[in-house]
Amino acid sequence: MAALKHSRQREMIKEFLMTRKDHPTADIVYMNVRQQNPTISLGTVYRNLTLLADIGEIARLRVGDGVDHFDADTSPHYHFVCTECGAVIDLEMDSIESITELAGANFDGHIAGHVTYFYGTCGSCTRSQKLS
Amino acid sequence: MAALKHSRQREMIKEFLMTRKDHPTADIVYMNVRQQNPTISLGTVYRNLTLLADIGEIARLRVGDGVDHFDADTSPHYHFVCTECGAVIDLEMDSIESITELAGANFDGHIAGHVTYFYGTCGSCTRSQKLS
DNA sequence: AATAAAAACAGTAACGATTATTGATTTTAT
DNA sequence: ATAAAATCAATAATCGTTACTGTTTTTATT
Repeated sequence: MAALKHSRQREMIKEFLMTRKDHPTADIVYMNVRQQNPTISLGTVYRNLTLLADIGEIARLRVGDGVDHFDADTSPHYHFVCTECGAVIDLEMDSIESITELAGANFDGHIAGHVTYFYGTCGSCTRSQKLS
Repeated sequence: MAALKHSRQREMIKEFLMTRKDHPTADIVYMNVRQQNPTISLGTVYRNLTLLADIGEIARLRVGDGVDHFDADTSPHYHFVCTECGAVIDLEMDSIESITELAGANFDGHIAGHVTYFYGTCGSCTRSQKLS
C-alpha cells in the first residue's frame, strides 16, 4: 500500500511552508523552492502539497479566489481574505465549533465539519482607502 | 456605463435556475437550457450567470469542489455538501451571523461577511452506507 | 557494499472550468 | 426606421491542476 519514502523535495516544500504565515499558493511555493533546487518541477510541488495535505501534515485552504492556498499550521483556526489585495490572514478568535451542531439540528444526514472564512478589507488596505 | 439590455438567453437561464433547488453548475444550466434553445453557447451561459450574480439576482456558491454552483435563492441561508455524492443541499438553521462579530474582535481590518458551508454525508448516502 | 523493487522525480502533455475574442445579431432609445 | 450599444454564437485562449513517461532516488534485502 504505497509506503512513503523520504524525498528531499518534499522536505524542502514542507520546510519552506513552515517559514511562511501568509498561506502561499502552489505557484509561490514553486518559485521559492526553486531557488534552492532549480530543477524541481511544478508537478512535484503539486504532488507533494497534495500528499502532505492528505496525510494531514499541512492544510489546504480554499478561500474562493480560485487558487488553493497551503498552511503548515494545521491547528484549528480561521482565516480572513482581503477583497482588495487578496491577502489570506490568520484570525485569532474564539471557537465557533458549535455551528456544526446548529446545522445538524434539522438535517437528515451526518455533518462532519464546516468550512468558514471571513472577508472584507485588511488593516493596511483599510488605511490606504481612507487617504483617497 | 453599459446599460443592461433585455436578453432572451438571460431570461431563460434565470427561469431555469428558479425551477431548481439543487444548485446546478454552469454546465448543467447549459445542458438544460439548450433543450429550449439548441444554439445557445456555453459562453453565453457563463457570461449571464456571472452578470446575474454580479447584480445580485442569483448567488454563486463555491463549496470546494472546484466548480461553481448557482442558486436563484439569494436569501441568506447555508449549504451542506455531501462528500459522497457531491450534492449541495439547503440547510434550515438558525442564523450564525454573530460569528462575524467574533471574528472582528481581535482584527485590525474590516470584516464584511463570511462564507460557511458544512460537509459530511447526506441522508441518502448515510442510509446506503449502512447496508454495506 | 551490491541489488532490486517501489517510490519519487523532471519534463511535458493533457485536462476541465472559465474567460476572452470576433464578427454577426438583437435590443432599445431616438 | 435608424443606429448605437448590448448581446450573441462560435471558437480560441487562459489558468490552475493532474496525468503520463522514461529516469533517478530511496530503502529493504542480500
